[in-house]
Amino acid sequence: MATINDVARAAGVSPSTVSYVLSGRRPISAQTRARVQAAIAELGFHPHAGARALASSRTSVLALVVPLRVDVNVPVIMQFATAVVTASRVHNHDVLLLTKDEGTAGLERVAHSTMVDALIVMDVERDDVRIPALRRLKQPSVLIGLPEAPDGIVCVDLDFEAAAAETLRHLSFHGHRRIALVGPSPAVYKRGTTYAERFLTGFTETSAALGLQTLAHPCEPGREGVRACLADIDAQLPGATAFVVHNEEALRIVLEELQASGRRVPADVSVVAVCPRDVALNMPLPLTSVDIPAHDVGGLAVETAMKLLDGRHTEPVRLLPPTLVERESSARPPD
Amino acid sequence: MATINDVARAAGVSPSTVSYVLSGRRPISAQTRARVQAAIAELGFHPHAGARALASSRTSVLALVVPLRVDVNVPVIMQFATAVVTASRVHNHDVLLLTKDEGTAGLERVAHSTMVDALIVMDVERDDVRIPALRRLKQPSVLIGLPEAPDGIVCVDLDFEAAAAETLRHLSFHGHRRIALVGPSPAVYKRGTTYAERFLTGFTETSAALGLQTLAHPCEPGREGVRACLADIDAQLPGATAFVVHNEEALRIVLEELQASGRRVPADVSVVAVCPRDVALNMPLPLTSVDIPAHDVGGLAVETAMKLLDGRHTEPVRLLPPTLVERESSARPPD
DNA sequence: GCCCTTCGTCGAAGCGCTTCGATATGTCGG
DNA sequence: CCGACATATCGAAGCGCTTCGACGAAGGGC
Repeated sequence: MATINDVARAAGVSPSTVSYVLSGRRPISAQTRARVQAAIAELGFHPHAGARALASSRTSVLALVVPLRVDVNVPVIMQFATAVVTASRVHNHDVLLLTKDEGTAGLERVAHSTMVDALIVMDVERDDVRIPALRRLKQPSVLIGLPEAPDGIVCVDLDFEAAAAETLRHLSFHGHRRIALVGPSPAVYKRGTTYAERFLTGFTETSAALGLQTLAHPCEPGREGVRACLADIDAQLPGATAFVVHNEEALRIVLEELQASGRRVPADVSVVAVCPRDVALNMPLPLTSVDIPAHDVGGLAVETAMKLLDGRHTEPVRLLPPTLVERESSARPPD
Repeated sequence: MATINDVARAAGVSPSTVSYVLSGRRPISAQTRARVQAAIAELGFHPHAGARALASSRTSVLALVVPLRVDVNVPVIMQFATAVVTASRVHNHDVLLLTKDEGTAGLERVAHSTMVDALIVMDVERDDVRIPALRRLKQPSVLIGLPEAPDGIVCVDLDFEAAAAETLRHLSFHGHRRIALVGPSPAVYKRGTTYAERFLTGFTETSAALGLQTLAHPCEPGREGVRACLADIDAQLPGATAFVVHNEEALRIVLEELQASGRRVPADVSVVAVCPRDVALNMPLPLTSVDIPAHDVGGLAVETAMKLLDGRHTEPVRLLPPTLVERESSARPPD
């Protein structure tokens, strides 16, 4: 492998000049730069990452912590991950993949051994034990999600409260007054992933503000769970004309069960989903939905990490505004 | 951050002794080792990864290249990825996540800049352009999949040919003679991911060997695709008593469509799926299935990479034997 | 009792890069 | 024509670790 010295020799300059050509931190004349670049290309020189990290104390690597749980939402997680990798590459960074099951120890390991410049942490819970640990690290971190007390750790996420509001406004605008929410499974609420609560808060508050009659109900996974949930809704909010589904796993089954009970979508009931765009499009009927923009959130997380790394100002919490796209599953309620 | 010198001073030894305690490459007396370890713990010393990589030319990092395509099989990919991370940690390695869309350039970048010790590449195609590039790298690599000409690059995968054989043997044993294969979408065959072909080969050969009447048919995604596929099968192999489904995406719809056409599973027709265990279990009916052991394959890939790294012998191609688990979707054909 | 090992430890030389002065060469105003 | 100043480049120190050779101290065979 060629070293910076080989390049310097080949170009007839000193190693430091090569370094400055590479980093652009000092002015280099056009001719010199050209010679150096020619030598780099000819020798196929790639700077040694370790040496660079040692000398500069920057690694050009970001840590990404993903949940290991296989139970739910895997495609969304994958979307986040690929978005983070893609965005990192744009900034000339690579991504070190960690799993949540290593917990605090994993974060400390990669941070203390200076393997990464910053950390991006997914699936943060309300009182996530990793938060105090992150705060102690010398590297900055960005959370995807919104814990109770981020206290100085920057968070990015979709604005789920606004998403709920947007959904209800859409349905209300079309004339719906009785609206049910098929929420995530109780396990999600219990785990303390706050997006569920935030959506619920937005749902409840906007419902009150708009004077709607609504019911929110969590939904266990599987067909049985969905049946039970819908039965409860039918009992407690009979004649609901719209269903908001914030539960990807249940989505397809909800549609099937509505159909099975003789309700046509959207003629008899409207359905609005909260899910990634492609999920909404791959249903039997293209669903009106609020997108979960994993790609944008992942990109924003990286962007934010980069800002922190070069000391630029960043808002402590950044919630992306939701986008509701009207498709074929929502319409006016029947008269 | 404490350095090895700080530890050495605290323990009253030389830095090299600390290093040897850490690496175990030279004998160290029990007392000295204890003192050093105490100092390490007290100072919270973590060796600087860059410095270590520079001095030892080993990084303790593996590259993992995942496909970026969101179209299909995302959960399986995620399973591979987490398996690779988990297995890597067991061997004290970390994982650098690359996406396939960076292509050959990405591999060369991380390899030439000495960011990784070895590479694990998923989603390899029949004539994958990355293979010649990998061969040129000084780091070893392991492919998950089986290209046409691995030529010296080690491959690991499930033995899909054997999986097909196993499936047909199971059905044949229970008395089925007319068996249809609902295969992956034509796009998968076209892309040249060879697992589809390998399964098909096994299916065809075993069918001949057992004297079965079979039909293999690819299946386009979506309900329409499945309907078309089943219609073709009904036309070309009427009275099939068993369906082998090697298409995760189509699986649920196949079951629904069979039911819609009045065929009960398993009373009227048997269904055997080729898919991850959890998918088979999460269907309306627990399916008899051949597991796609993403976890094992990922683990084996890492294991193999480790072998290559310390120069141990490795078979050039390692195909895991399939496991068929009989559940509730297969039975004897109706009389 | 001497030589040869083996064991446990040290010292120093690098690994390949970045970065901080310092130096050399112009450039310009007065 | 000189000092002040910007511009382009160099040299050397050092980032924190590993590893090789060396060396004193024990232990063993003869």
